[in-house]
Amino acid sequence: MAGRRAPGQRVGLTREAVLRAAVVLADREGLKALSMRRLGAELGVEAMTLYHHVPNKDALLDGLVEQLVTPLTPPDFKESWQQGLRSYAVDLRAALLAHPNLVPLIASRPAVTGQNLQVMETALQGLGAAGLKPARALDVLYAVTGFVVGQVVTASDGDPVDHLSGLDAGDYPLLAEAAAAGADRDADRRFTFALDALIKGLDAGR
Amino acid sequence: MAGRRAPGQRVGLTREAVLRAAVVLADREGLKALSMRRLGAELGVEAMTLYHHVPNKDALLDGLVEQLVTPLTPPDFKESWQQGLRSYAVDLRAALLAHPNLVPLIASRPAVTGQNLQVMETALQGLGAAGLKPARALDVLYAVTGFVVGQVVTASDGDPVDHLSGLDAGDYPLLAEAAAAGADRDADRRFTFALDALIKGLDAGR
DNA sequence: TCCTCATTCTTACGATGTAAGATTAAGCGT
DNA sequence: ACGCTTAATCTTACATCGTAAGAATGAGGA
Repeated sequence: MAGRRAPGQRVGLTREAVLRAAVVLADREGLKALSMRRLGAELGVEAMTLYHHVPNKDALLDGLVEQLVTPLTPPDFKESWQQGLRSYAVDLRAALLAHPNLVPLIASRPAVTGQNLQVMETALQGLGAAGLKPARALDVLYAVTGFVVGQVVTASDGDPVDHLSGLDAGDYPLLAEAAAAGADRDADRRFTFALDALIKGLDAGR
Repeated sequence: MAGRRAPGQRVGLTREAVLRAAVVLADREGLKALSMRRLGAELGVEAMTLYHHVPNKDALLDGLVEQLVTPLTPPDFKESWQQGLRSYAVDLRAALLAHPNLVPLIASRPAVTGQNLQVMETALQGLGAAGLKPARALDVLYAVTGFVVGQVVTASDGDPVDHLSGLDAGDYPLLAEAAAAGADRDADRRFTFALDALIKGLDAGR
């Protein structure tokens, strides 16, 4: 990763490059492995060099959640606002699941990037066109966003059913039975089930 | 916090006492302030002493999420399963919001305590009595749990509307308008709105 | 009384985030 | 071609972190 260079030779670092390398490192070895020195080494550079592209480690982590949501693209509300919301939710979930090790970060840092605001703006536009008042449209959008984050966060520390599969059927009979009966339901199916319910409910509540 | 004692005098520490002190410290000064030395000092004890009651810091953090959900009490499904689910969700949210600084922890650690399993078992019982098949009941329960976690996580890094209030109405007109129009909606109202929608949707999809 | 053993403290090590400042080379105006 | 400025990089240093290893202390049972 670190081709040796003559001392004083520059490496052409960028905030973007640093963030990308951080994502790769965190994807590969987890958040605990993401130290400034380690990241520097990955880029063939001393730790302190990174501070020219990122003010401190917290800002680096902020940048990671930025990277996490950057691939998001404004949802399409042409068909119906339900379909629009649904694809927004599915896309968001896919973006988060693409980097499971980064997911815990969104629990402590807001993701307000230009990218993200643009996505929200488009969604509001779609919801507005469908007749929802602005404040209500924002409520709906927050509901879905929080929902997706929650599903991903609670499901990505290993499928929760895994934690249940080993427990005593004597102590928790229904839990054990439900876990056994639902073993075929994978995370995707479970998510879709809940998402469809939420959207249906939002629909009914007009 | 640390009354001086003669050397060799014991302090009567317990895993419980350590965890409680950790919760207090994290509540007061945040997770970054929660170091083993700092926590020891808070208890009038050296850092290494804590390792007799907790195997390592990760286990301490696991214990914190345990403390977070410990006050939860099995929900009452007598009236209807919708009411039962609703009170489960409201209680869970309240438990999480009671210690906002600890909330990020649940994003990286599962909360499978006896307490929690008992709550889930009771909930499954209530849902089962209402006619839901076990696997479906578990889906419903996960849907609500994940939903609550998501709402709390995305809302507790400051009300998201706060992040929006400062942005340029020229760049994101709908976002700005919605934020302004919905300024009165507080977090509670927003949560209840989304929760009711979800439950209604789960009902319809039964 | 003596022994055992859980509790507590001491010391030590490697790793971390980052402040301060030295060093280098790239890009510019002349 | 030359020197100046300035951004990129490295060096050194420090306080703090988690925790391994083991010594010291006192309580309780034999």
